[in-house]
Amino acid sequence: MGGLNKREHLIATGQELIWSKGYDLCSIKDITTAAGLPKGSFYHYFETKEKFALEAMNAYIEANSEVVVKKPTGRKSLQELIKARIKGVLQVQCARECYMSVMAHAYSDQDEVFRIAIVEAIEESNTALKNIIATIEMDNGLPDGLTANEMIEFIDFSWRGARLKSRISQSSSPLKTFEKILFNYILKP
Amino acid sequence: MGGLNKREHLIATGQELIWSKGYDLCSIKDITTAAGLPKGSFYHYFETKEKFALEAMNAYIEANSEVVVKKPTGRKSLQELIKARIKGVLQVQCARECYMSVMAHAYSDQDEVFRIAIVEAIEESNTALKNIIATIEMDNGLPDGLTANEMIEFIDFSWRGARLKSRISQSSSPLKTFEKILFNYILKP
DNA sequence: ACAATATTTGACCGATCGGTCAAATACTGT
DNA sequence: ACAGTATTTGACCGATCGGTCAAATATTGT
Repeated sequence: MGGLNKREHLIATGQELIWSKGYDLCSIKDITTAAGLPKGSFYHYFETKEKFALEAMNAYIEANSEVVVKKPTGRKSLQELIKARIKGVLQVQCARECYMSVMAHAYSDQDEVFRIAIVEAIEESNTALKNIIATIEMDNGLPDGLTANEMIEFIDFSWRGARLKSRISQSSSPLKTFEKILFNYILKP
Repeated sequence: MGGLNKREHLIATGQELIWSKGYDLCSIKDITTAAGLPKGSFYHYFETKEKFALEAMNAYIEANSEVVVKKPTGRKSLQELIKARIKGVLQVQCARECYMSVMAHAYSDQDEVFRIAIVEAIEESNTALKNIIATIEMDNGLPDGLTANEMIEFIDFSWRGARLKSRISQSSSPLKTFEKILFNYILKP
């Protein structure tokens, strides 16, 4: 196993571990042990835990970016996106939140590098959503007086909140309610 | 200063500290130092950090329960409630999330006592909101086909998500968008 | 006054944290 | 074969964590 492979392996392992346990509760030892490597190796490939976590976050976004292959109506596309998201959460028994929410809670104060990296990652992770909303806007499918940016912002934070509530209550109910309200009461039919 | 005062003082100090720094990044030493007491005192009044945190959370809810004094239309009441919430967040420069969101992120796995305590605290913290939604429902102010429970659930997780986004992006924009969409596009006018 | 009880305190405990580093090992060019 | 470089490794570092505890002090009942 070459050096690059070990690096990537650490990223993949750490990504998963930080996502499931949280940044603070996930130690370097946790990551290297899970990766089957000695602790010392970690610091050969990465300078600090923080830099590692930010790199892992960006790698996560790249690997999990939502793609919309087909081109039905924008509205239909959004419905598929949300359905796919809910399905993904159900597959892990609602036991996780958005990756960026996890990272956001690791940020406590001061560290602007960390904070801005998360904000930019959130933007990046909304790429597919942005494209879909743009087509809905062109179809005049947005509610009157509501901008595309507001719609995107709303779906973003509302979905994150739904996942948080879903995790702590161990229930998919918030996700379903989110879907129902978005498509039946906010977006034009 | 008698024993009860010290206990209450530790609760008040720890409450504030856990809220601002997060459960994991807030140590017993942090709390006792901020309270002007030696570390040993903490364990005279509380068994464990976890039990302390749950007690502090419940004390927080009691102290910060929203009251709706006047009795205008239910809708007006809700608008006042949300406006007051937003005002509160602006007063701390969007630097904090909901107390229960902070606690929810301290829960990582397994510990059902911790988890259930948080879920119950969320329910408890929604008391004022529940009462208001009930009056709106009586006024036929809820959207057709949407139950009061769904409305409450939605406002709960959506507001939490808005605060999370507001904190990490250091902007009140999500709060405003939440307010706009709730009152202009979901609730009947 | 004296004993019994409750409270106060900081040194101390083992565990764990992020991070360092020198020595060992593997790889490369010549 | 040999030198030089890159990689690998786990013992080790100081700091900090939640929690313990015995001794000191304050309070109370009689």
